[in-house]
Amino acid sequence: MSDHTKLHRPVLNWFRAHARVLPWRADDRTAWGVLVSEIMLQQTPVARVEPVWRAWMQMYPTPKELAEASAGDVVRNWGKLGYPRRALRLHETAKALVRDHDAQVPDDYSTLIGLPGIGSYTAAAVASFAFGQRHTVVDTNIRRVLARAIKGEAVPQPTLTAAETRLAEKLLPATRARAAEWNVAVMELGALICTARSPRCDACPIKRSCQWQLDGAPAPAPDRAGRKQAWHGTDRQLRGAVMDVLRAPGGALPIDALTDASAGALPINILADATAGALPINILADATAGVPAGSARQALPVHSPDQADALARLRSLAPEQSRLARIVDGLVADGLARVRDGAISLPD
DNA sequence: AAGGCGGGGCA
DNA sequence: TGCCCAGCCTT
Repeated sequence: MSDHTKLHRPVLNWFRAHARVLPWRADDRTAWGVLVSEIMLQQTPVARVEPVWRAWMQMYPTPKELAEASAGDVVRNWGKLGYPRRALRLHETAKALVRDHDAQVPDDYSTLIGLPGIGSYTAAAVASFAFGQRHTVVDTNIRRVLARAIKGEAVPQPTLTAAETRLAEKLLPATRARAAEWNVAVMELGALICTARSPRCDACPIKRSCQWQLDGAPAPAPDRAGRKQAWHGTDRQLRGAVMDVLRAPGGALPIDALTDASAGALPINILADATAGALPINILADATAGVPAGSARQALPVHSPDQADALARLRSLAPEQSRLARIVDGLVADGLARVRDGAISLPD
């Protein structure tokens, strides 16, 4: 077995010379700031996270401020970072911290991983980056670096395997401080040098010992498991478009927007379909509670021209009312939207 | 183990 | 256009 500890010094020296300056790595960083950054960075590039993170640190400098915010404001302030359920889970985590942890970010992995939206990666990352502990951190960058440098594979396995975690554990330096710096250093190497496409191997501090290089940098096997879900025309695209409408100032979606206006359809049509089992019924039950059938339209809010444009865009994405209704029902089930007074809006 | 979940930038 | 990005959660 080769001595992998030889990788430590060149990678750490490279990191000290070339690391990006990022606010959540500053000496005056807080554990809360690190936690917020880790949630935002899940499947999201640094460049898009940084401005939103700065705004959040102004609005929510500690868990207390976020815990006291409304879910609707939290989702709105998440902006277009994507995966807005992350915002709701972070909100829930902030409330849990205030309620159960003296409004502090816990420093132990087992407590962290019990919080909403915090999985094995994020728990280890917070323990390592915020508290300097020795934990095995395995993210997409580290997986790729180890796949190439140690295993000689151009691309890591599609899903994280137990063997990969064991390998990362074996490579972790023995001391706390060194382990924590190693984690962020390997991640940075993967982000700046050992990138997924067009890696900059000539600038790599471990090129000489990289197994992938020694093997002649073979291309990945053409197999490339399971084809990815397309974007255009998908439910995800429509969900995002609905959320974009709801995030707008005063954004709301009248229930009858889910019907085809040109056909003069009324909400009652949705109800009829819903009772026939053709549609999700959650939003419909809420929407009609306290709104007698036949009088629903008077309670509907007036839409602005912007809203009209947004609604037209939604209809162009989903001409079928049943599909839009199903999407909205999913948003409500996830807590990202509420139905009140005959309209769909962000939660309270 | 697999699939759903956003959005934008880049080759 | 397809791939990628400091993953998590549910089934």
